[in-house]
Amino acid sequence: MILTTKYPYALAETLYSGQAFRWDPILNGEVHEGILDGVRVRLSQKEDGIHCSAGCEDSFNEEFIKKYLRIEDDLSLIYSKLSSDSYFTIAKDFYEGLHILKQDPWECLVTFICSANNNIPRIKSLVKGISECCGENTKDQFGHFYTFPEPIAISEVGELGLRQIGLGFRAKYVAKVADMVVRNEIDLKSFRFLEYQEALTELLKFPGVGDKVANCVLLFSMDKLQAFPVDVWIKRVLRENYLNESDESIPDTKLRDWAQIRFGEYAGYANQYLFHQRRLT
DNA sequence: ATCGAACCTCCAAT
DNA sequence: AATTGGAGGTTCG
Repeated sequence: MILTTKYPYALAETLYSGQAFRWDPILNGEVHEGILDGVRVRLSQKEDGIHCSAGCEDSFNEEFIKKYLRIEDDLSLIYSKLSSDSYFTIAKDFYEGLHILKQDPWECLVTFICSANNNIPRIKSLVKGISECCGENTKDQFGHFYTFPEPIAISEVGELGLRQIGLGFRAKYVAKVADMVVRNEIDLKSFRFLEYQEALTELLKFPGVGDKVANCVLLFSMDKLQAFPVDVWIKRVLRENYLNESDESIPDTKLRDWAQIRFGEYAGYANQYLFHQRRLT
């Protein structure tokens, strides 16, 4: 199956820009393999579009992958709305076609709780560990792989099990969050339908979820393109390009407010480009 | 309200 | 070879 794109799509940049952590290059890096909705998917970018194949063809759905890749986001509109910002424009020229992904909220939530005080290789290894420990061992035409576990499976493994995997102090957060979802104390699936501020408030009720992680989940899995995660890299960007050197001590939430006013409804896209640009230089 | 320290673990840099 | 510091943050005092 070949996906044609109306706008430029920087596939590798998008998959490895630190928003998703279960993609790996295979076959000399020409092909990217990941697991979506319990199905192993292989993607590669060619002249005529993005080639997709699945380990299990009958459970494979073109619409699903288009949604995941947000292939229909109107990049010209987004770029034009952000074009007055010269730093964004520089980043855009470097990474034209970089997209935000639309991931599964549950997986995204767990992943970004794991991201706290961690680097990317470690986040990847933790997500892999969680999948191998609690996920379903599944077989397809390419061989065996593990799905990302449902809340109940993580809940059963518990804090101690998660510590064994190496989650450290994050183990109790992930275990508690899994419990809360299993007990239906919080209906994560419904957050997508809430307004940004309301969904943010709800996400902050989870232990291990602060403003940064919540904004990542909102941006990368709940269609809230105005979400603006403030992490160390974005702080560097803001400090170096927009603020006075002296304003070291502005709280993260204030920085977020400021950025959301400046960049508007597509602040999250601005965030991703600025983040990517700063991280790779 | 606001601010610093502590937190698990793994590595890379002394 | 052992020790320290830091990594896409959050919580607790």
